[in-house]
Amino acid sequence: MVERGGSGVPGGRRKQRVSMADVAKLAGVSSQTVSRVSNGHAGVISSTREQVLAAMRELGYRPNSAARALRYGRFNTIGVILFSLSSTGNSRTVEAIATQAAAEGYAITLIPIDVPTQDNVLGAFTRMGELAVDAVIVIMEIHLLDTGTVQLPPGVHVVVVDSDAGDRYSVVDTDQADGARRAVRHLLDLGHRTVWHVTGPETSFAGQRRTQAWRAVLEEAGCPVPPPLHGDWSSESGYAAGQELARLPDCTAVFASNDQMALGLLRAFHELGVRVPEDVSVVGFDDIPDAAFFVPPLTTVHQDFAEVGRRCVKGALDQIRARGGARPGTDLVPTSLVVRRSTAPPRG
Amino acid sequence: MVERGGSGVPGGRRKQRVSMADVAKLAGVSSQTVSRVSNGHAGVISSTREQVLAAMRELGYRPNSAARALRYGRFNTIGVILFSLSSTGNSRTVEAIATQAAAEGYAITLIPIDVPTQDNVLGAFTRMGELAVDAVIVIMEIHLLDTGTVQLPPGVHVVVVDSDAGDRYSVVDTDQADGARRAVRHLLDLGHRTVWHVTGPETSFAGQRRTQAWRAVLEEAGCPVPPPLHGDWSSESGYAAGQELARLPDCTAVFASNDQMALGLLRAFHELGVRVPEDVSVVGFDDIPDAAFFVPPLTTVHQDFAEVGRRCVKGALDQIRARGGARPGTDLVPTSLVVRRSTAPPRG
DNA sequence: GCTCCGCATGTTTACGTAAACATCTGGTTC
DNA sequence: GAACCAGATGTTTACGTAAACATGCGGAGC
Repeated sequence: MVERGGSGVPGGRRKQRVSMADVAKLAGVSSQTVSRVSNGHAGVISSTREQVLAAMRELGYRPNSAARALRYGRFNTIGVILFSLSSTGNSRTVEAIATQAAAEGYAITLIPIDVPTQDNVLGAFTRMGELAVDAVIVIMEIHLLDTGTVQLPPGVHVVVVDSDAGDRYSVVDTDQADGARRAVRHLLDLGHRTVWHVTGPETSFAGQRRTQAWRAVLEEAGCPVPPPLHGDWSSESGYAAGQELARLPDCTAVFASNDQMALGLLRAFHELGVRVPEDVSVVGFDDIPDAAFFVPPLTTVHQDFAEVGRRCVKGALDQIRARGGARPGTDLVPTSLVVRRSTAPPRG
Repeated sequence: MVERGGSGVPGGRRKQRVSMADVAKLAGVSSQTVSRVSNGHAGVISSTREQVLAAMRELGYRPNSAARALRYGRFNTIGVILFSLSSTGNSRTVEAIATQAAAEGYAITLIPIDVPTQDNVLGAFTRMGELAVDAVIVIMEIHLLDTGTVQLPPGVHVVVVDSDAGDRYSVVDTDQADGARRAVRHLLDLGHRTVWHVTGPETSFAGQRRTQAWRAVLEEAGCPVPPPLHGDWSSESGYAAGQELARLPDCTAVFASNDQMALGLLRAFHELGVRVPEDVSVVGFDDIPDAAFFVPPLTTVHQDFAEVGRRCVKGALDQIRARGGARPGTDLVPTSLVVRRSTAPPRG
């Protein structure tokens, strides 16, 4: 373990990290040759290449990505700004984004915003501008972008998920209205006279869209539009809504704006002796993996989060490659209805 | 829109990005002064500062983080390697990591591995070495690190979650054994003669630990140890296990290795007319948000994912700051038992 | 045998930032 | 009033990489 002077190889603390120059010295070549080997360029004779590779191994050389990024002007990284990973939708979208990005040779940097105050959002956007990121995907449950009060820094490539800002940014989203229409129509087709509704939080763009579509379908069909019950995505709020709905004898069908609230509904109905689907039919939204194992298995609207993630990355890469500014426009991913056992024709 | 020669400000495509030199030129100062302003250093007279700030605004200057990282030798970024975000535990841990890291001025880079083959894992680790990352947190459900077949590159600061590699790496984890003990003891304390068990996948370190602890508690208490039923974390596998268990008249208590499998159990029992908790008590593990809204609300072991995330970041930052190698050791986060309505004393 | 060509390798330079050092100004002290 | 000092600003340099250009060597063609 004794180390004697000279240019001694690591072990000691001569240097924090091995650079090309170190490898070059050990291999007895120039650092440019090391660069060529490192990048797999042609034009290096095999004996030299072997020597360099051996030196790399011995020193444990790994390229410095900061220097590379500085050189190339690109980081091969996409930033993802979001409020929360705890919702199923967000985490699955992020996962799909990460997977797709990895396939394209890009990494993902997460920029979480714990409390969505305007200051925090602005702060995150500012920091983001300084981050090692070639483009940004914004997953915004809350429509701050839409109002124009929050602006993304110019010159940053941006794709927005779940927002109304299609006129100014490139937007990718599940086709919320389409999904809600499928849910409501399914219930009407079964013969229900109308469909009650548990909303998502008012701040949610997706929730608003679903509620709008619910109302539109009922109006189109000439059905009465019952007052919506307000939820906040949580099972708990669904449970509360269920306790109210259980008291209404003419409520035979409910469309919950997500599966978790539907779960709350199911529990409230179960506790109060309201049978699903015999007395009341329930439809959710999202198709979370557990939905098939609720009691009873939940009929719900399937969202293709993976596809949303893929299109986000594609949009971001298109912008990076085209080097153009953001090309506004909205890219909607279709949904499908998964019919399970929580829906049936009304009695009588 | 006509642009005439000279150093014309953006709009055209003279330059991809604004640098300090551009700002310096416009403000009529040296780039070093711009640097001082940018970093909030003292020793810049306020009139000069104003001039520089104005120039920054006009040009939309944003510091180049690659250059900064190259200069400082740090990226202010922590990498997170994981297999999947879809499990509640992982996504909540990641969220906690991201939040804590943000509070410390660090960003998070996700490195997903879709299929956990050894090649892919090795590839990810190799790529990681080249990534713009100061430390890495590995969230490994599968114990590849433990076997020694997969090695992390030396010289990288690493914190491992959910693994047995405490002798070689710095490990942070929920105290799985402690949680499982609480669950089983709770059931025994209620008067059950023994406790059946639905395991997680064999590849999961956490699952193994829970199963070991389950067996140990039964043996300590002198209870018979029924054969465990094998699950894979999914509601579906829990459902299958439930169908078997429902046929066993002497099964009065079940400990499922996670909440989703417990959900499957509940559904199977419900369908087959086995009442919970009157006929059979069920305990889960994780305390996912929905657990309180299962039918009946699930007694389960609460994991403090947020604390795990915090300790991971702390461990990573300690290593970065100390510049020492990985300091092996295991940091266990305690659990707590949340008693709800799925458990009760046995009948008779 | 000399020139020319092509290939392997070396040298120079720029990417954007910021520490370290250098300079310049105006005011203060004896 | 000369020397000095402090504070504001400018200049040089290095971080690690890789493109662009330069060199040098051996073989083919005449």
